[in-house]
Amino acid sequence: MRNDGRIPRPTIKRLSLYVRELESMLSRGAQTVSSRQLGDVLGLTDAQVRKDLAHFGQFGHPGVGYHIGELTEQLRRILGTDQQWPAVVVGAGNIGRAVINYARLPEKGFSVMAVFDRDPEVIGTEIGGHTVRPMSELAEQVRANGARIGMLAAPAEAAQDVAEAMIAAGVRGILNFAPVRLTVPPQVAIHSVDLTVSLERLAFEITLGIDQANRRDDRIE
Amino acid sequence: MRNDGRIPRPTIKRLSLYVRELESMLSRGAQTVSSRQLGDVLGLTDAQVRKDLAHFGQFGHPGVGYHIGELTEQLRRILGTDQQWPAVVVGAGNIGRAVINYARLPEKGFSVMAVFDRDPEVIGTEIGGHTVRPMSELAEQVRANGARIGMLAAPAEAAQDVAEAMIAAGVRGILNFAPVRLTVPPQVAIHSVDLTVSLERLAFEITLGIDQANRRDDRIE
DNA sequence: CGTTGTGAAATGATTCACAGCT
DNA sequence: AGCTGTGAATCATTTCACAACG
Repeated sequence: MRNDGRIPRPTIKRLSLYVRELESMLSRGAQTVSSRQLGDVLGLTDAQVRKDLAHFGQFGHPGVGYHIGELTEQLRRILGTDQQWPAVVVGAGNIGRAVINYARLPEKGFSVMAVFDRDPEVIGTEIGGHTVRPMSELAEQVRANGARIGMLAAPAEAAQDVAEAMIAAGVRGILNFAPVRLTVPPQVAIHSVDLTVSLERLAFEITLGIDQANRRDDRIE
Repeated sequence: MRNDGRIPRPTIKRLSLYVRELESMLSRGAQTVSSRQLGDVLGLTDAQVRKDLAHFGQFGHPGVGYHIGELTEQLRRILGTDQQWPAVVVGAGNIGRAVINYARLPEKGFSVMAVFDRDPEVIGTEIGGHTVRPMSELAEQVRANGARIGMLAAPAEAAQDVAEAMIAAGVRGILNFAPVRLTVPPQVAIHSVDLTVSLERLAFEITLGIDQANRRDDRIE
């Protein structure tokens, strides 16, 4: 990987979109793709696609384009999703259950190793093949499974405490579904999925008339 | 609203984060907040907070800061979430059920009016107070309820068809949970929530060591 | 005082445009 | 011919820095 320093944040955001699209092309039997073609379907310019990919190495073949299989493999290696990422889930409510049952996760490199909840009524029940455990077993399970990712599906009030427990247990990154801002040390990565934030942006863009709000690429994510 | 033309996209993205934080401050009894304080908790500079808000009017009081109640109200009006947004949900699987049962939605201005699924086994069952309807009733229900938003929780293979059905029925914006890129006309707003994309970004940032990947503001969303 | 609102400067990202490879 | 990789130019966003205000 020729990583000459700074990778622009927007490039990082697009990386998994490339992989998703390439996989879809691959499954449709395509062999090669040009930066132009890939850009067209993702709403990006060809130059942008080339710049993005060039941050990580020289994967293209002048006159030909990119070999899809090869590029996908490289990008997966760069993203780290060629390895398996064991994860724990805290919160066995609606969102937690949806996440646990999300079948596509393992094939993308993420595997739920254990599920936790605070509620004694829920502890001991089965969800998607996992017995829900009490929070007291979190640290032990994170260690035993080498989990680096925690998915936080607890209610907003508990979210900060859960985050701290996850971090203390050794989790390195948190996918946060609770609609609150978490305060975490800088070595811990955080991404939040907040349904109401997404809906509010959508509502605003509908109000705006979209025309100006829509630059093609962030309609995608 | 003094909307002198172009509102930068990053500003739009931050708008609902401001509202969320202001509401939390309000509920803790605070009266006023300075751009500095608000920026600190959100990981933004004070100048950025002021620039963002200044796009929409002059809400601040020099020497004092912003009156939280007043500012929240203004921002909600700007986002359009002072009104109610009727919505329909297509797909009564794990994600659909989680969305439908998400209690906080109505208080944020979004109300699920009807739920649809393709599967005859599921049609007719009750979820969160809604009887699941067949897709054939989509257009009629969208019209009857004045739904402008559609939440798309169908499987990937069906997503493009569902999106087209929603749009034909009159939906103006789609919140897409399916892990595919949707092709829609430019008047339709789209936001996607893709679990695997979020996890891949998280994995990449953990691999990177975060240090460089983390600029404070997008840890939040 | 402390804090806003805002031009001007600095930084960051995208697009242009083309040399060079196949 | 077709396409990549990349410096240079453009465009967008953020930060600086300060006058004006309560």
